[in-house]
Amino acid sequence: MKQKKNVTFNDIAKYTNFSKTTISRYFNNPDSLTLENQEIIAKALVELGYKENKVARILANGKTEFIGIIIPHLHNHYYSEMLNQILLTYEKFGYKFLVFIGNEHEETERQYIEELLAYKIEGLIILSHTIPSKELADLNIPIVTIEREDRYVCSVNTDNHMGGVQAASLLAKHNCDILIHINSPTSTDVPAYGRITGFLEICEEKHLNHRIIYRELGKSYEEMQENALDIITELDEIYPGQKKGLFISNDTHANVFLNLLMRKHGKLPDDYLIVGFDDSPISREAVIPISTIGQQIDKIASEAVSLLVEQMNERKKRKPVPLKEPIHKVVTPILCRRETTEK
Amino acid sequence: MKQKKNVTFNDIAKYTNFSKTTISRYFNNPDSLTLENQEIIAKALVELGYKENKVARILANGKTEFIGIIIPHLHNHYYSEMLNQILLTYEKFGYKFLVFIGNEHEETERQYIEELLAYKIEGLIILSHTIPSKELADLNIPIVTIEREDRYVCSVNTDNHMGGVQAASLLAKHNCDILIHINSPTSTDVPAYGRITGFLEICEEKHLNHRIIYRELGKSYEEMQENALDIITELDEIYPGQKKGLFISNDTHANVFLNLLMRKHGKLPDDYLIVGFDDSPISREAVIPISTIGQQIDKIASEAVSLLVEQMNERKKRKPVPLKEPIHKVVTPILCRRETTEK
DNA sequence: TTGTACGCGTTATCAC
DNA sequence: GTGATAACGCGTACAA
Repeated sequence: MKQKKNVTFNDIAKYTNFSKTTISRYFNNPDSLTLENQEIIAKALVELGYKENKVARILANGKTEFIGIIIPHLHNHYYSEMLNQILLTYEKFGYKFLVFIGNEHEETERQYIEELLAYKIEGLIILSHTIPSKELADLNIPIVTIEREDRYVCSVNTDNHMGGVQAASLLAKHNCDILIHINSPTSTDVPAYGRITGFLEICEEKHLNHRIIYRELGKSYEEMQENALDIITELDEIYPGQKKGLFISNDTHANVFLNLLMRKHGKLPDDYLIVGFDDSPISREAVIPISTIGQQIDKIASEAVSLLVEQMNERKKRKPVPLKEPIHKVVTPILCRRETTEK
Repeated sequence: MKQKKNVTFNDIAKYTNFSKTTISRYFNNPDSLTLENQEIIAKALVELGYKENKVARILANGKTEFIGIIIPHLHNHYYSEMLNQILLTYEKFGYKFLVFIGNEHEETERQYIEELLAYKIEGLIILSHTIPSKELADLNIPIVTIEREDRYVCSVNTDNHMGGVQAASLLAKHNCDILIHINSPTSTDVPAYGRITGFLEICEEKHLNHRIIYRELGKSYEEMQENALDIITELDEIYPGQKKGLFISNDTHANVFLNLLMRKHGKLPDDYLIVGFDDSPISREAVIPISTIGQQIDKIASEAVSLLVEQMNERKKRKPVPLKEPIHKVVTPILCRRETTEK
């Protein structure tokens, strides 16, 4: 299995006439050695071609420096960029990431968590929605969730309510005759529900004519197009000539609506304003750049890992004080005004 | 660190009056135990709440079941989907993945590889372009690269040459007056160079009027737009009224050109045909669905992991036979005809 | 400042 | 079919 036996502390110890302990100290507490001895060992290391073995170290001290991640998939920008930003925190904290794609399959995800626990991960980041937070909390290891039901565990989320407020306010400022929020049916316990409450808050506060269309647009692009076309046809019928402010739950969907309108009219008609959500690349790359509520994915990711690291550090103390209440952090979204509202 | 001491084979052994060895066998070779004894142990496991510890197992048998991945980033669909597909192979092979984002920073990536080696990964998948394949080969562990310079290591790549052929052929079939390939300056030793040779092959074979524009379009979307606009202006000037077949190096760039033309003419003018590369979501989601050369990311990913698994398995044999020559696999791209050529 | 001896939790090699 | 015992490579009291 191994072609040539690995060089171990023992070999180095014999070679340098020190003890294994001293070699160990060279790595973990070098200041406790004299400078000369440090140099002797350093030289021996290269001469023998030593390669560290962190597996052995883990077994001895229990610190794997592993964080597990369960993420539904990487098909959209939100998840892939989130994973990207999480992985980048290695530079800051040094934790390695074991990543599993859950596909929102509950039983599978449970197995993945079992596997992660077998590898003695020190913490867990959950982005999938399947397993209830109560069950996650019972795992009894540091956990942070991102943008999902989070009652019993720590979490970092976008301030979705604020996002809804920003979107509605922007449309209101442009004197839309009617504000329309298009979203799939959303459970009240996921953070994204805040987009709806935020939207409603502004509409009611300012006594604006408004409406929410709950509809599952579908998974394939073709489905989305069909459903979006239905909605547009409906809106054109009900609100002819009125200025319609569309707040759409994500940029991909917003782009579908935009394209439909563009192909119908050769341009974005004056009676349509569009605001998306996420600030994903498509909002920038659309024929007409789409105004959107930008999620600060980098901040969310680094906050999530920080929050996790704090909990993991707490556990390493002699007298760990577990959190009384889960901590929920919130990251403010950023309004991006682009051409679909500022023509 | 651990709140309550973990249950170990020792505990189970005492509890059941078997030896550690037997407990171990229960997991690794259950058939060697009598059925009753299997049940006794199974019962003890749940009663004591045993959780397996793979770290200890690794130290004992050397098999980490870890595969390391160095990927430049996850900002575009190609990389994120490739990672997605690679991670999904866990279901088939059971290997866990340690993922590092390299950002094409050579020194950093070397450090990441060191770290991965310290965790005794059994194999390595490289998608970044920085470290020469010669150096990777010297690491002396199973390696597979994807879509990069691969002279001294195993690899899986798209058949880029075929892709170039497909694109040029499609444009030729539509009787374009001139075929234009737009690409950034490309080194001859990366697989993507094949797109150029494929394009040229068809053009020369069929004596087609053609041209290659090597230009770095830039990193930001704004830059891309400016540079693309320059190119379009130039093309309009040089080839007015002629039917121009554009083969553009990737879908994101193709979409930039498309949008520019759409906004100028309200539609895609009849004298422009466009073919992109990748079949990334943007090609589908564009105002006008873009014809493209589709990379079979799922196949590439699974081929890559298979190829790696074969090498890793070979190493576990008593008499491993190392590969004489690196194996290079190639996956055929798929032509997607959409509206930018089939109007 | 350095060394001794043992533990971490599992697997491998012999025995029986 | 089952059991002792020695690895695996490193960390850490405790001692010197």
